[in-house]
Amino acid sequence: MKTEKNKSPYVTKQRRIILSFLEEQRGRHYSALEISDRLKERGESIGQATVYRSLEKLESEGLACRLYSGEGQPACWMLCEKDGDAGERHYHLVCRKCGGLTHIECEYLEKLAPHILAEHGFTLDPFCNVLYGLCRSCSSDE
Amino acid sequence: MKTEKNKSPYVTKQRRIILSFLEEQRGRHYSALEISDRLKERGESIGQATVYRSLEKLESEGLACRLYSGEGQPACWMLCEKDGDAGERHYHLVCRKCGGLTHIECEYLEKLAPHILAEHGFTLDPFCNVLYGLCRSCSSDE
DNA sequence: CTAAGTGCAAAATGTTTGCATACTT
DNA sequence: AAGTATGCAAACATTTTGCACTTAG
Repeated sequence: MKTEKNKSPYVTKQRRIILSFLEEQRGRHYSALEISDRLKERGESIGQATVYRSLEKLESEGLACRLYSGEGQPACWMLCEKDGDAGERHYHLVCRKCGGLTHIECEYLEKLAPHILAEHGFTLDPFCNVLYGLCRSCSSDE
Repeated sequence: MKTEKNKSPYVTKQRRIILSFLEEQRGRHYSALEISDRLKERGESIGQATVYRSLEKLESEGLACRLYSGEGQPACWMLCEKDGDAGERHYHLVCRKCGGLTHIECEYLEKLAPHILAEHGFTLDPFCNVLYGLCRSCSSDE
């Protein structure tokens, strides 16, 4: 259940570039377009389609994960931080108003995934969970 | 903080149609296109743009809420179930694989929103919160 | 009468796909 | 040599916008 379906991917230049970008930006999340722009800036342009395809591949290998930031906004990607279910998870709070994405870790939330699995039979994504609402500053100017 | 910005909306035929569709389907969620199709079937066609605009309006009035079902999939809409922050919330589990949307209520989750507000200064959407992962059946055939 | 809502068609956005070419193994 | 990955441009799906027209207050 660990490496069975990962038939060692081709190591292409584009894969290396994307992977090293994400590694360098560990802990941050970027949309496919942002990634492609950043790479272009540094003269390592990669075709749009390839960026999407590579990210998807990295996700299916369990190396990267995708954050659904809400309709309209593009999905964001980042490297997975820990492997398997063991490590701590982190959650993301997405502000419906400003679109801001905050990354939090706390012990209450640590128990969320085990609870959902035990009580509701649903396996939460190990790395990227998103909750929607309003961030502090947006909720004060409502 | 309750009715201040709701300047009693125009009651148009289209608004009435959409609202009564959602009322009739209380507890279920539909994408804008589904709503528009359903209405067309029963001879109450409404322009696409109007459906989107009305739903958005209902959301801003706090009558309907939008569920971000994940990239690719369209947003879904449903009538809010309770008013204000007082009532119980419910959460949605969205399966990354089959796209299924399960609706759960439980006491552990009841405490989630107060926790997030108190500890992280973030106000979760009162009605629609979505967690991503794999549902029971999809996680067993992984 | 005025402000707001409607419908259509056109644009915008993010993502995917087809296909010929190039690269990895 | 066989199997993948790439890049481009075209296709897609969902949502938004511009604008002339209608309707509610």
